[in-house]
Amino acid sequence: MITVSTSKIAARAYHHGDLRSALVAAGLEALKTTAIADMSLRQLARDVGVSATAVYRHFPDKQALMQALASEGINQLGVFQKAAAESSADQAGDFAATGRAYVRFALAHPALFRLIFSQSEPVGQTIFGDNLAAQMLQDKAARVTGGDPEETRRLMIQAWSVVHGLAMLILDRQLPADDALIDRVIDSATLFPR
Amino acid sequence: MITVSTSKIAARAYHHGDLRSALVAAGLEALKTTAIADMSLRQLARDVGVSATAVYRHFPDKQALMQALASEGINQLGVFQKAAAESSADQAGDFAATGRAYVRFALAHPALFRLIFSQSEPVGQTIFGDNLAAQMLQDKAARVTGGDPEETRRLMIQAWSVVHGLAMLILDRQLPADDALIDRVIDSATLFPR
DNA sequence: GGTTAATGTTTCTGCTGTAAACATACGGGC
DNA sequence: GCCCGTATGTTTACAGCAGAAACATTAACC
Repeated sequence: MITVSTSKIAARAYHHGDLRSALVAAGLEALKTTAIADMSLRQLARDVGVSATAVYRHFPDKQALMQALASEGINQLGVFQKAAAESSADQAGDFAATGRAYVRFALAHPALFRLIFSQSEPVGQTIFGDNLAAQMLQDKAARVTGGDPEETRRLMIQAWSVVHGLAMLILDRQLPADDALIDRVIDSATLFPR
Repeated sequence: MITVSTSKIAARAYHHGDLRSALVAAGLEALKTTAIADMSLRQLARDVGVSATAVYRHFPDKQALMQALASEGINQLGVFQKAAAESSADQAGDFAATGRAYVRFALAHPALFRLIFSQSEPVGQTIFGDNLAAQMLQDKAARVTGGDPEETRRLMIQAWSVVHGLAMLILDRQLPADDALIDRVIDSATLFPR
């Protein structure tokens, strides 16, 4: 059998081409159906068609790979929240809209959402850091409080706590995944005044 | 060498006596220094001085053992909250006190707290169920709203979400473990009116 | 006193993350 | 156009894990 191959195809046989990206893509895909605890480095390598230890050329360990997935997850969350805020009818209600988006994202991508918050070895940087989701929170809260920094910070933390707690309790099946319930809790005027 | 032994002592050598309780005790102890993901059935068996598979005489699988630990954790949480409410100065402020107790318990027993909420295969029963912590929430909320069931339910869920979100965000190092911060967020009159 | 059920132990399988040694292929300098 | 260093793979190996199966020991009851 003649298996001629251009150097490029031959390269693909041994050198993957862009293994790092492929692993991240495979990881995000796997997170759609797999809980964090069941995520396997070896399985991801199999999915991509590469040996298990090849992963270590691109990530120092499994944790680093998961961190990369979490980072991608934060981006997606921020983009989703921004879209929700921009398509909000009245400008006054877009703070609540970002909150609803937060919970909906969590429910739509449970494992990815959990991963974001189970990775944070770096203290208090992940969300309060330089990502879009954090900016959304900061901006909306500041507009509500009129800019008072102390009050803005309190509102940020309280609003974040409500949507995060609500999301986690629903994900952990302590509360039903009821859209009306979510809206009622988030829209309550005491927290998101307009 | 003469190793005389009463039948009772000899029994202890093979039959542990109360392995189930010992495993639960060892598990609670281990959770003080070990993350959930690092909890090992084999290690617990070693701690107790028994073979790994002996565990399966008392629990169908590892998950069942963890469930038993979680159940014990819920009890402890309820007791802790009740004590906090009872030692609250004014009766009006004891709703906030149970909220503070919730967060403090989470910070004091991180792994146990997480375990409580990572076990819930049974949908929505763990906290809304027949435990003390759930009763505390129900009772305090009802008193605040004057009994209106719809409004009580909304307040329960909102209050629970705030303290749960706050606890989780601090545990996940997204927020600093700052007592003043916790008090400020929980005492905010919009959520826990008096 | 002998049978039976409860509660242990040993042994085994297949999975995991990851370290070490080796193989292949790409890219730049002669 | 060859050659060699470096990036990126593979193979092999190891220790630890959950759990299944077969066997051992003890307690309890007739």
